[in-house]
Amino acid sequence: MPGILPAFAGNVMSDLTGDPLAGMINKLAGRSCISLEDRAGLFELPYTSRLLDAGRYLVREGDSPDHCHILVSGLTCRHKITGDGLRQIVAINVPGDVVDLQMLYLKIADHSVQTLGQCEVLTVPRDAICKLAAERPSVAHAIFATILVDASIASEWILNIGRRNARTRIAHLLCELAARIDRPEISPGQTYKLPMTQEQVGDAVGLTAVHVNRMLQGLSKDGLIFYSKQTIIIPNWAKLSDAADFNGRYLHKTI
Amino acid sequence: MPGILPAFAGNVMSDLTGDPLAGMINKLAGRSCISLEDRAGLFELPYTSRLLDAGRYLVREGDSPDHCHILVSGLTCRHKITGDGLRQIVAINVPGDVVDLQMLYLKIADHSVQTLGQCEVLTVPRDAICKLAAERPSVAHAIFATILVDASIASEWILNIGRRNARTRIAHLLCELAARIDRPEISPGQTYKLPMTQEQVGDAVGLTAVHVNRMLQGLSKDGLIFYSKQTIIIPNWAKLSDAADFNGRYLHKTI
DNA sequence: CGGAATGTTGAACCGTTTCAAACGGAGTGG
DNA sequence: CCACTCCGTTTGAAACGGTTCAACATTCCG
Repeated sequence: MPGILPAFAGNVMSDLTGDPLAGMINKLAGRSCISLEDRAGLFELPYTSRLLDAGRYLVREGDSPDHCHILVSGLTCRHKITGDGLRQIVAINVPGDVVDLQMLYLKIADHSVQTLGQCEVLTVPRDAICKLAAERPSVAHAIFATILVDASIASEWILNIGRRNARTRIAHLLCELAARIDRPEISPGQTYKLPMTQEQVGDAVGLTAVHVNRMLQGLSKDGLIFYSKQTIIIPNWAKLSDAADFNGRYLHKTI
Repeated sequence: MPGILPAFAGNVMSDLTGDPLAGMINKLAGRSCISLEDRAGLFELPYTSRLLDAGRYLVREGDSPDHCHILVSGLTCRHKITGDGLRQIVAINVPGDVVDLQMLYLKIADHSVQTLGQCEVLTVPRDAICKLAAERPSVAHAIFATILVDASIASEWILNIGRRNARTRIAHLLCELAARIDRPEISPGQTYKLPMTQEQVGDAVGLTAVHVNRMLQGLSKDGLIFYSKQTIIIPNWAKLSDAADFNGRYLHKTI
Protein backbone atom coordinates (compact mmCIF):
# COMPACT_ATOMS: atom_id res chain seq x y z
CA MET A 1 0.00 0.00 0.00
CA PRO A 2 1.99 2.95 -1.30
CA GLY A 3 1.19 6.48 -0.19
CA ILE A 4 2.43 9.99 0.21
CA LEU A 5 1.82 11.60 3.54
CA PRO A 6 0.04 14.95 3.58
CA ALA A 7 2.26 17.82 4.64
CA PHE A 8 2.47 17.92 8.34
CA ALA A 9 0.87 20.88 10.08
CA GLY A 10 -0.13 21.87 13.58
CA ASN A 11 1.07 20.61 16.92
CA VAL A 12 3.92 18.21 16.37
CA MET A 13 3.85 15.78 19.24
CA SER A 14 0.14 15.29 19.44
CA ASP A 15 -0.27 14.39 15.78
CA LEU A 16 2.56 11.88 15.76
CA THR A 17 0.84 8.83 17.14
CA GLY A 18 -0.52 6.43 14.63
CA ASP A 19 1.65 7.61 11.77
CA PRO A 20 4.04 4.88 10.57
CA LEU A 21 6.86 7.39 10.23
CA ALA A 22 6.33 8.70 13.75
CA GLY A 23 8.67 6.26 15.45
CA MET A 24 11.57 7.14 13.24
CA ILE A 25 10.89 10.86 13.42
CA ASN A 26 10.64 10.81 17.20
CA LYS A 27 13.93 8.98 17.34
CA LEU A 28 15.65 11.41 15.00
CA ALA A 29 14.15 14.35 16.85
CA GLY A 30 15.40 13.00 20.15
CA ARG A 31 18.90 13.10 18.79
CA SER A 32 18.93 16.56 17.35
CA CYS A 33 16.81 19.65 17.43
CA ILE A 34 14.69 19.50 14.29
CA SER A 35 12.64 22.53 13.34
CA LEU A 36 8.92 22.23 12.72
CA GLU A 37 9.29 22.71 8.98
CA ASP A 38 12.00 20.09 8.80
CA ARG A 39 9.76 17.67 10.66
CA ALA A 40 7.11 18.45 8.11
CA GLY A 41 9.60 17.54 5.42
CA LEU A 42 10.16 14.18 7.06
CA PHE A 43 6.44 13.52 7.07
CA GLU A 44 6.34 14.12 3.34
CA LEU A 45 8.68 11.22 2.66
CA PRO A 46 7.09 8.85 0.18
CA TYR A 47 6.94 5.30 1.46
CA THR A 48 5.52 1.85 0.93
CA SER A 49 4.47 -0.24 3.88
CA ARG A 50 4.95 -4.01 4.01
CA LEU A 51 4.33 -6.76 6.52
CA LEU A 52 7.07 -9.38 6.37
CA ASP A 53 7.39 -12.67 8.21
CA ALA A 54 10.47 -14.04 9.90
CA GLY A 55 13.67 -14.67 7.97
CA ARG A 56 13.01 -12.39 5.03
CA TYR A 57 15.92 -10.52 3.51
CA LEU A 58 15.71 -6.75 3.15
CA VAL A 59 19.25 -6.42 1.82
CA ARG A 60 21.71 -9.03 0.62
CA GLU A 61 25.48 -8.71 0.70
CA GLY A 62 26.59 -7.30 -2.63
CA ASP A 63 23.32 -5.46 -3.31
CA SER A 64 23.24 -1.82 -4.34
CA PRO A 65 19.75 -0.98 -3.20
CA ASP A 66 18.12 2.35 -4.01
CA HIS A 67 15.70 2.17 -1.09
CA CYS A 68 16.06 2.43 2.66
CA HIS A 69 13.90 0.60 5.16
CA ILE A 70 12.32 1.98 8.31
CA LEU A 71 11.30 -0.56 10.90
CA VAL A 72 7.87 0.08 12.37
CA SER A 73 7.41 -3.08 14.42
CA GLY A 74 9.42 -6.25 15.04
CA LEU A 75 13.18 -6.73 15.01
CA THR A 76 15.67 -6.98 12.17
CA CYS A 77 19.34 -7.86 12.15
CA ARG A 78 22.39 -7.20 10.01
CA HIS A 79 24.72 -10.15 9.63
CA LYS A 80 27.87 -11.31 7.95
CA ILE A 81 29.26 -14.76 7.18
CA THR A 82 32.84 -16.02 7.49
CA GLY A 83 34.56 -17.91 4.71
CA ASP A 84 33.64 -21.18 6.33
CA GLY A 85 30.02 -20.34 6.79
CA LEU A 86 29.81 -19.16 10.38
CA ARG A 87 27.27 -16.44 10.87
CA GLN A 88 27.63 -13.37 13.04
CA ILE A 89 24.89 -10.85 13.67
CA VAL A 90 26.61 -7.47 13.77
CA ALA A 91 23.61 -5.31 14.67
CA ILE A 92 19.99 -5.56 15.72
CA ASN A 93 17.46 -2.91 14.80
CA VAL A 94 14.44 -1.95 16.86
CA PRO A 95 11.26 -0.12 15.83
CA GLY A 96 11.92 3.43 14.70
CA ASP A 97 15.35 2.57 13.30
CA VAL A 98 16.31 3.19 9.72
CA VAL A 99 17.63 -0.28 9.06
CA ASP A 100 20.13 0.49 6.32
CA LEU A 101 21.32 4.04 6.78
CA GLN A 102 24.71 2.68 5.70
CA MET A 103 23.40 2.39 2.20
CA LEU A 104 22.68 6.10 2.09
CA TYR A 105 26.22 6.86 1.02
CA LEU A 106 27.90 3.50 0.47
CA LYS A 107 27.13 1.89 -2.85
CA ILE A 108 27.42 -1.80 -2.24
CA ALA A 109 26.29 -3.63 0.87
CA ASP A 110 28.91 -5.60 2.77
CA HIS A 111 26.32 -7.38 4.88
CA SER A 112 22.78 -8.75 4.75
CA VAL A 113 19.70 -7.48 6.55
CA GLN A 114 17.09 -9.96 7.65
CA THR A 115 13.89 -9.90 9.68
CA LEU A 116 13.73 -11.60 13.08
CA GLY A 117 10.12 -12.55 13.60
CA GLN A 118 7.34 -10.72 11.85
CA CYS A 119 8.05 -7.11 10.94
CA GLU A 120 6.29 -4.09 9.55
CA VAL A 121 8.68 -2.22 7.32
CA LEU A 122 8.47 1.01 5.35
CA THR A 123 10.42 1.31 2.13
CA VAL A 124 11.62 4.82 1.30
CA PRO A 125 13.58 5.88 -1.79
CA ARG A 126 17.19 6.63 -0.92
CA ASP A 127 17.16 9.76 -3.04
CA ALA A 128 14.27 11.24 -1.07
CA ILE A 129 16.21 10.97 2.16
CA CYS A 130 19.45 12.24 0.65
CA LYS A 131 17.64 15.18 -0.89
CA LEU A 132 15.98 16.04 2.40
CA ALA A 133 19.31 15.81 4.21
CA ALA A 134 20.98 18.04 1.62
CA GLU A 135 18.25 20.66 1.86
CA ARG A 136 17.69 20.65 5.60
CA PRO A 137 20.82 20.74 7.77
CA SER A 138 18.94 19.76 10.91
CA VAL A 139 17.82 16.54 9.25
CA ALA A 140 21.36 15.83 8.08
CA HIS A 141 22.52 16.49 11.61
CA ALA A 142 20.00 14.07 13.06
CA ILE A 143 20.96 11.36 10.58
CA PHE A 144 24.61 11.95 11.40
CA ALA A 145 23.90 11.53 15.08
CA THR A 146 21.91 8.37 14.44
CA ILE A 147 24.71 6.79 12.48
CA LEU A 148 27.14 7.70 15.24
CA VAL A 149 24.92 6.10 17.85
CA ASP A 150 24.82 2.94 15.73
CA ALA A 151 28.59 3.04 15.56
CA SER A 152 28.78 3.48 19.31
CA ILE A 153 26.60 0.42 19.79
CA ALA A 154 28.90 -1.51 17.49
CA SER A 155 31.87 -0.52 19.67
CA GLU A 156 30.10 -1.81 22.73
CA TRP A 157 29.39 -5.08 20.93
CA ILE A 158 33.09 -5.45 20.20
CA LEU A 159 33.81 -4.99 23.89
CA ASN A 160 31.01 -7.35 24.82
CA ILE A 161 32.09 -10.15 22.50
CA GLY A 162 35.80 -9.58 22.94
CA ARG A 163 36.06 -9.37 26.69
CA ARG A 164 32.99 -10.59 28.56
CA ASN A 165 32.15 -14.19 29.40
CA ALA A 166 29.11 -15.96 28.02
CA ARG A 167 26.74 -15.24 30.87
CA THR A 168 27.54 -11.54 31.08
CA ARG A 169 27.50 -11.23 27.33
CA ILE A 170 23.98 -12.56 27.00
CA ALA A 171 22.73 -10.54 29.96
CA HIS A 172 24.22 -7.47 28.32
CA LEU A 173 22.39 -8.09 25.08
CA LEU A 174 19.12 -8.50 26.97
CA CYS A 175 19.68 -5.23 28.80
CA GLU A 176 20.57 -3.40 25.63
CA LEU A 177 17.45 -4.54 23.85
CA ALA A 178 15.28 -3.67 26.84
CA ALA A 179 16.78 -0.20 26.90
CA ARG A 180 16.50 0.29 23.16
CA ILE A 181 13.02 -1.06 22.54
CA ASP A 182 11.88 1.30 25.22
CA ARG A 183 8.32 1.92 24.14
CA PRO A 184 7.03 4.78 26.21
CA GLU A 185 4.68 2.52 28.13
CA ILE A 186 7.44 0.18 29.33
CA SER A 187 10.48 1.38 31.18
CA PRO A 188 13.58 -0.80 31.28
CA GLY A 189 13.13 -3.56 33.78
CA GLN A 190 9.88 -4.75 32.37
CA THR A 191 8.67 -7.18 29.78
CA TYR A 192 9.47 -7.37 26.12
CA LYS A 193 9.15 -9.75 23.24
CA LEU A 194 12.38 -11.24 21.91
CA PRO A 195 11.50 -12.82 18.59
CA MET A 196 14.82 -14.64 18.25
CA THR A 197 15.74 -18.29 18.45
CA GLN A 198 18.54 -19.21 20.81
CA GLU A 199 20.68 -19.87 17.77
CA GLN A 200 20.15 -16.29 16.64
CA VAL A 201 21.03 -15.00 20.09
CA GLY A 202 24.19 -17.06 19.80
CA ASP A 203 24.92 -15.51 16.41
CA ALA A 204 24.57 -12.08 17.99
CA VAL A 205 26.95 -12.68 20.87
CA GLY A 206 29.40 -15.10 19.25
CA LEU A 207 28.35 -18.29 21.05
CA THR A 208 26.72 -21.62 20.19
CA ALA A 209 23.00 -22.15 20.60
CA VAL A 210 23.68 -24.91 23.12
CA HIS A 211 25.68 -22.62 25.32
CA VAL A 212 23.15 -19.82 25.02
CA ASN A 213 20.57 -22.28 26.27
CA ARG A 214 22.60 -23.14 29.33
CA MET A 215 23.34 -19.51 30.13
CA LEU A 216 19.70 -18.45 29.78
CA GLN A 217 18.80 -21.24 32.16
CA GLY A 218 21.45 -19.99 34.54
CA LEU A 219 20.10 -16.46 34.44
CA SER A 220 16.59 -17.79 35.00
CA LYS A 221 17.67 -20.02 37.85
CA ASP A 222 19.25 -17.03 39.56
CA GLY A 223 16.07 -15.03 39.17
CA LEU A 224 17.67 -12.41 36.94
CA ILE A 225 15.21 -13.02 34.12
CA PHE A 226 12.08 -14.95 33.36
CA TYR A 227 12.24 -16.38 29.90
CA SER A 228 9.61 -18.34 28.06
CA LYS A 229 7.92 -18.29 24.70
CA GLN A 230 10.29 -15.65 23.36
CA THR A 231 9.29 -13.25 26.10
CA ILE A 232 11.80 -11.70 28.47
CA ILE A 233 10.77 -10.44 31.88
CA ILE A 234 13.30 -8.54 33.94
CA PRO A 235 12.06 -8.59 37.52
CA ASN A 236 14.88 -6.47 38.88
CA TRP A 237 16.61 -4.13 36.50
CA ALA A 238 19.38 -3.18 38.91
CA LYS A 239 20.37 -6.79 39.50
CA LEU A 240 20.38 -7.76 35.83
CA SER A 241 22.19 -4.69 34.60
CA ASP A 242 24.75 -5.27 37.31
CA ALA A 243 25.28 -8.88 36.27
CA ALA A 244 25.43 -7.69 32.66
CA ASP A 245 28.03 -4.99 33.32
CA PHE A 246 25.54 -2.79 31.50
CA ASN A 247 25.64 0.97 31.47
CA GLY A 248 23.41 2.62 28.90
CA ARG A 249 25.61 5.65 28.34
CA TYR A 250 26.78 4.29 25.01
CA LEU A 251 23.22 4.43 23.69
CA HIS A 252 23.40 8.22 23.85
CA LYS A 253 19.70 8.54 24.54
CA THR A 254 20.32 12.13 25.51
CA ILE A 255 22.77 13.84 23.24
CA MET B 1 53.09 25.28 16.31
CA PRO B 2 49.67 26.72 15.50
CA GLY B 3 48.92 27.99 12.05
CA ILE B 4 46.28 28.85 9.51
CA LEU B 5 46.81 27.50 6.08
CA PRO B 6 46.70 29.97 3.19
CA ALA B 7 43.70 29.52 0.95
CA PHE B 8 44.35 26.75 -1.43
CA ALA B 9 44.69 27.69 -5.09
CA GLY B 10 45.91 26.09 -8.28
CA ASN B 11 46.34 22.47 -9.22
CA VAL B 12 44.91 20.29 -6.47
CA MET B 13 46.84 17.07 -6.61
CA SER B 14 50.27 18.49 -7.21
CA ASP B 15 50.16 20.86 -4.25
CA LEU B 16 48.98 18.25 -1.80
CA THR B 17 52.21 16.60 -0.85
CA GLY B 18 53.92 17.91 2.21
CA ASP B 19 50.82 19.52 3.67
CA PRO B 20 49.83 17.94 7.00
CA LEU B 21 46.16 18.04 6.05
CA ALA B 22 46.83 16.35 2.73
CA GLY B 23 46.42 12.80 4.00
CA MET B 24 43.02 13.46 5.44
CA ILE B 25 41.86 15.44 2.44
CA ASN B 26 43.00 12.77 0.02
CA LYS B 27 41.13 10.20 2.05
CA LEU B 28 37.95 12.25 2.13
CA ALA B 29 38.25 13.03 -1.53
CA GLY B 30 38.64 9.35 -2.32
CA ARG B 31 35.29 8.72 -0.70
CA SER B 32 33.27 11.44 -2.31
CA CYS B 33 33.58 13.88 -5.16
CA ILE B 34 34.70 17.12 -3.56
CA SER B 35 34.75 20.26 -5.67
CA LEU B 36 37.88 22.34 -5.96
CA GLU B 37 36.47 25.14 -3.83
CA ASP B 38 35.40 22.73 -1.13
CA ARG B 39 38.88 21.29 -1.09
CA ALA B 40 40.16 24.80 -0.68
CA GLY B 41 37.84 25.14 2.30
CA LEU B 42 39.37 22.05 3.86
CA PHE B 43 42.83 23.51 3.45
CA GLU B 44 41.74 26.60 5.35
CA LEU B 45 40.99 24.58 8.48
CA PRO B 46 42.88 26.03 11.40
CA TYR B 47 45.02 23.47 13.18
CA THR B 48 47.74 22.86 15.70
CA SER B 49 50.35 20.19 15.13
CA ARG B 50 51.78 18.06 17.93
CA LEU B 51 54.21 15.18 18.21
CA LEU B 52 53.11 12.71 20.88
CA ASP B 53 54.86 9.64 22.21
CA ALA B 54 53.31 6.25 22.88
CA GLY B 55 50.44 5.82 25.31
CA ARG B 56 49.22 9.42 25.36
CA TYR B 57 45.50 10.02 25.64
CA LEU B 58 43.79 12.22 23.04
CA VAL B 59 40.31 11.65 24.49
CA ARG B 60 39.21 10.08 27.76
CA GLU B 61 35.89 8.38 28.37
CA GLY B 62 33.48 10.99 29.70
CA ASP B 63 35.20 13.93 28.01
CA SER B 64 33.29 16.46 25.95
CA PRO B 65 36.10 17.70 23.78
CA ASP B 66 35.68 20.67 21.48
CA HIS B 67 38.51 19.62 19.18
CA CYS B 68 38.97 16.82 16.69
CA HIS B 69 42.28 15.14 15.94
CA ILE B 70 43.68 14.25 12.57
CA LEU B 71 46.38 11.59 12.53
CA VAL B 72 49.33 12.46 10.30
CA SER B 73 51.72 9.67 11.22
CA GLY B 74 51.69 6.72 13.60
CA LEU B 75 48.73 4.71 14.88
CA THR B 76 46.07 5.49 17.48
CA CYS B 77 43.37 3.32 19.00
CA ARG B 78 39.98 3.74 20.61
CA HIS B 79 39.34 1.50 23.56
CA LYS B 80 36.82 0.68 26.24
CA ILE B 81 37.12 -1.09 29.58
CA THR B 82 34.75 -3.62 31.16
CA GLY B 83 33.55 -3.29 34.73
CA ASP B 84 36.28 -5.61 35.91
CA GLY B 85 39.04 -3.82 34.12
CA LEU B 86 39.50 -5.81 30.92
CA ARG B 87 40.48 -3.66 28.01
CA GLN B 88 39.22 -3.96 24.44
CA ILE B 89 40.48 -1.89 21.55
CA VAL B 90 37.43 -1.16 19.40
CA ALA B 91 39.15 0.64 16.54
CA ILE B 92 42.58 1.48 15.20
CA ASN B 93 43.22 4.65 13.23
CA VAL B 94 45.81 5.05 10.52
CA PRO B 95 47.39 8.21 9.06
CA GLY B 96 44.87 10.43 7.32
CA ASP B 97 42.03 9.41 9.66
CA VAL B 98 40.08 11.87 11.71
CA VAL B 99 40.46 10.06 14.99
CA ASP B 100 37.33 11.24 16.75
CA LEU B 101 34.73 12.04 14.15
CA GLN B 102 32.25 10.57 16.64
CA MET B 103 32.68 13.62 18.77
CA LEU B 104 31.49 15.83 15.94
CA TYR B 105 27.86 15.28 16.90
CA LEU B 106 27.93 13.26 20.14
CA LYS B 107 28.57 15.30 23.23
CA ILE B 108 30.23 12.93 25.64
CA ALA B 109 32.81 10.33 24.72
CA ASP B 110 31.98 6.72 25.59
CA HIS B 111 35.53 5.56 24.92
CA SER B 112 39.14 6.69 25.17
CA VAL B 113 41.58 7.45 22.37
CA GLN B 114 45.23 6.69 22.88
CA THR B 115 48.38 6.77 20.78
CA LEU B 116 50.15 3.52 19.83
CA GLY B 117 53.77 4.40 19.34
CA GLN B 118 54.84 7.91 18.44
CA CYS B 119 52.29 9.99 16.54
CA GLU B 120 52.01 13.28 14.78
CA VAL B 121 48.55 14.69 15.40
CA LEU B 122 46.72 17.80 14.22
CA THR B 123 44.15 19.37 16.51
CA VAL B 124 41.26 21.09 14.74
CA PRO B 125 38.36 22.92 16.39
CA ARG B 126 35.17 20.91 16.16
CA ASP B 127 33.18 23.98 15.18
CA ALA B 128 35.38 24.65 12.18
CA ILE B 129 34.64 21.20 10.78
CA CYS B 130 30.93 21.38 11.59
CA LYS B 131 30.69 24.78 9.95
CA LEU B 132 32.47 23.58 6.86
CA ALA B 133 30.18 20.54 6.67
CA ALA B 134 27.10 22.71 7.07
CA GLU B 135 28.19 25.10 4.33
CA ARG B 136 29.54 22.62 1.85
CA PRO B 137 27.40 19.56 1.14
CA SER B 138 30.19 17.70 -0.59
CA VAL B 139 32.28 17.91 2.56
CA ALA B 140 29.37 16.72 4.69
CA HIS B 141 28.90 13.89 2.21
CA ALA B 142 32.53 12.89 2.48
CA ILE B 143 32.44 12.93 6.28
CA PHE B 144 29.26 10.86 6.18
CA ALA B 145 30.93 8.31 3.99
CA THR B 146 33.98 8.21 6.23
CA ILE B 147 31.90 7.53 9.32
CA LEU B 148 30.08 4.80 7.46
CA VAL B 149 33.33 3.16 6.46
CA ASP B 150 34.44 3.25 10.09
CA ALA B 151 31.15 1.60 11.03
CA SER B 152 31.67 -1.02 8.37
CA ILE B 153 35.09 -1.79 9.79
CA ALA B 154 33.52 -2.14 13.23
CA SER B 155 31.06 -4.69 11.82
CA GLU B 156 33.90 -6.72 10.40
CA TRP B 157 35.65 -6.62 13.78
CA ILE B 158 32.52 -8.02 15.39
CA LEU B 159 32.56 -10.86 12.88
CA ASN B 160 36.27 -11.34 13.36
CA ILE B 161 36.16 -11.50 17.14
CA GLY B 162 32.85 -13.33 17.33
CA ARG B 163 33.43 -16.11 14.86
CA ARG B 164 37.04 -16.59 13.84
CA ASN B 165 39.69 -18.53 15.75
CA ALA B 166 42.77 -16.91 17.20
CA ARG B 167 45.10 -17.53 14.29
CA THR B 168 42.70 -16.29 11.64
CA ARG B 169 41.69 -13.36 13.77
CA ILE B 170 45.24 -12.08 14.12
CA ALA B 171 46.03 -12.68 10.48
CA HIS B 172 42.91 -10.72 9.60
CA LEU B 173 44.00 -7.75 11.69
CA LEU B 174 47.40 -7.79 10.01
CA CYS B 175 45.79 -7.83 6.58
CA GLU B 176 43.41 -5.04 7.45
CA LEU B 177 46.18 -2.79 8.68
CA ALA B 178 48.30 -3.53 5.63
CA ALA B 179 45.38 -2.63 3.40
CA ARG B 180 44.50 0.51 5.33
CA ILE B 181 47.93 1.97 5.89
CA ASP B 182 48.41 1.66 2.20
CA ARG B 183 50.86 4.43 1.58
CA PRO B 184 51.09 4.97 -2.14
CA GLU B 185 54.62 3.60 -2.28
CA ILE B 186 53.70 0.26 -0.69
CA SER B 187 51.01 -2.00 -2.02
CA PRO B 188 49.43 -4.57 0.27
CA GLY B 189 51.71 -7.51 0.64
CA GLN B 190 54.69 -5.52 1.62
CA THR B 191 56.28 -4.22 4.78
CA TYR B 192 54.83 -2.01 7.44
CA LYS B 193 55.55 -0.88 10.96
CA LEU B 194 53.21 -2.17 13.65
CA PRO B 195 53.93 -0.05 16.72
CA MET B 196 51.91 -2.27 19.05
CA THR B 197 52.92 -4.63 21.81
CA GLN B 198 51.54 -8.13 21.66
CA GLU B 199 49.33 -7.24 24.57
CA GLN B 200 47.80 -4.43 22.54
CA VAL B 201 47.26 -6.76 19.62
CA GLY B 202 45.48 -9.05 22.06
CA ASP B 203 43.33 -6.17 23.24
CA ALA B 204 42.37 -5.50 19.65
CA VAL B 205 41.34 -9.06 18.80
CA GLY B 206 40.03 -10.19 22.18
CA LEU B 207 42.87 -12.55 23.14
CA THR B 208 45.62 -12.72 25.74
CA ALA B 209 49.12 -11.51 25.00
CA VAL B 210 50.43 -15.03 25.60
CA HIS B 211 48.18 -16.51 22.98
CA VAL B 212 48.91 -13.72 20.51
CA ASN B 213 52.57 -14.59 20.92
CA ARG B 214 51.98 -18.24 20.11
CA MET B 215 49.83 -17.43 17.10
CA LEU B 216 52.33 -14.93 15.69
CA GLN B 217 54.98 -17.59 16.02
CA GLY B 218 52.71 -20.00 14.21
CA LEU B 219 52.13 -17.59 11.34
CA SER B 220 55.88 -16.96 11.15
CA LYS B 221 56.72 -20.66 11.23
CA ASP B 222 54.34 -21.23 8.32
CA GLY B 223 55.99 -18.44 6.33
CA LEU B 224 52.85 -16.31 6.20
CA ILE B 225 54.57 -13.36 7.86
CA PHE B 226 57.97 -12.22 9.01
CA TYR B 227 57.70 -10.45 12.30
CA SER B 228 60.40 -8.78 14.30
CA LYS B 229 60.98 -5.47 16.02
CA GLN B 230 57.41 -4.37 15.47
CA THR B 231 57.77 -4.74 11.73
CA ILE B 232 55.47 -6.94 9.68
CA ILE B 233 56.56 -8.36 6.34
CA ILE B 234 53.99 -10.15 4.24
CA PRO B 235 55.90 -12.23 1.70
CA ASN B 236 52.83 -13.55 -0.05
CA TRP B 237 49.67 -11.48 0.14
CA ALA B 238 47.46 -14.13 -1.43
CA LYS B 239 48.50 -16.76 1.09
CA LEU B 240 48.09 -14.55 4.14
CA SER B 241 44.78 -13.03 3.10
CA ASP B 242 43.55 -16.53 2.41
CA ALA B 243 44.57 -17.75 5.85
CA ALA B 244 43.01 -14.61 7.31
CA ASP B 245 39.68 -15.04 5.52
CA PHE B 246 40.31 -11.45 4.47
CA ASN B 247 38.42 -9.66 1.76
CA GLY B 248 38.92 -5.92 1.64
CA ARG B 249 35.46 -5.09 0.29
CA TYR B 250 34.34 -3.85 3.68
CA LEU B 251 36.97 -1.10 3.58
CA HIS B 252 35.03 0.52 0.72
CA LYS B 253 38.18 1.93 -0.82
CA THR B 254 36.14 2.65 -3.91
CA ILE B 255 32.70 3.94 -3.15
C1' DC C 1 -1.78 -35.81 12.84
C1' DG C 2 2.92 -35.74 11.17
C1' DG C 3 7.15 -33.51 10.22
C1' DA C 4 10.35 -29.85 10.85
C1' DA C 5 12.33 -26.53 13.63
C1' DT C 6 13.68 -25.27 18.23
C1' DG C 7 14.91 -26.23 22.86
C1' DT C 8 17.24 -29.40 26.40
C1' DT C 9 20.61 -32.53 28.39
C1' DG C 10 25.02 -35.13 29.07
C1' DA C 11 29.77 -36.35 28.10
C1' DA C 12 33.99 -35.81 25.74
C1' DC C 13 36.92 -32.70 23.65
C1' DC C 14 39.74 -28.73 22.51
C1' DG C 15 41.14 -23.85 22.10
C1' DT C 16 42.30 -20.36 25.00
C1' DT C 17 43.43 -18.66 29.52
C1' DT C 18 45.95 -18.56 33.62
C1' DC C 19 49.91 -18.75 36.28
C1' DA C 20 54.63 -18.84 36.91
C1' DA C 21 59.19 -18.61 35.59
C1' DA C 22 62.83 -17.36 32.48
C1' DC C 23 64.78 -14.63 28.73
C1' DG C 24 66.19 -10.56 26.02
C1' DG C 25 66.94 -5.85 24.92
C1' DA C 26 66.90 -0.85 26.07
C1' DG C 27 67.87 2.59 29.27
C1' DT C 28 70.00 4.31 33.68
C1' DG C 29 73.21 5.09 37.16
C1' DG C 30 77.37 4.07 39.43
C1' DC D 1 81.75 -0.80 31.21
C1' DC D 2 79.05 -3.44 34.27
C1' DA D 3 75.11 -4.12 37.23
C1' DC D 4 70.44 -3.19 37.66
C1' DT D 5 65.79 -2.45 36.49
C1' DC D 6 61.93 -2.35 33.49
C1' DC D 7 59.20 -3.91 29.93
C1' DG D 8 57.93 -6.95 26.50
C1' DT D 9 58.51 -11.54 24.79
C1' DT D 10 58.84 -16.55 25.26
C1' DT D 11 57.96 -21.17 27.19
C1' DG D 12 55.60 -24.90 29.78
C1' DA D 13 51.93 -27.09 32.47
C1' DA D 14 47.53 -27.09 34.40
C1' DA D 15 42.88 -25.41 34.51
C1' DC D 16 38.76 -23.65 32.51
C1' DG D 17 35.07 -22.06 29.49
C1' DG D 18 32.85 -23.01 25.60
C1' DT D 19 32.24 -26.27 21.66
C1' DT D 20 30.91 -30.41 19.58
C1' DC D 21 28.21 -34.30 18.94
C1' DA D 22 24.43 -37.05 19.68
C1' DA D 23 20.14 -38.18 21.58
C1' DC D 24 15.76 -36.80 23.15
C1' DA D 25 11.82 -33.52 24.31
C1' DT D 26 8.95 -29.91 22.96
C1' DT D 27 6.70 -26.58 20.23
C1' DC D 28 5.15 -24.88 15.99
C1' DC D 29 2.73 -25.19 11.73
C1' DG D 30 0.64 -27.01 7.64
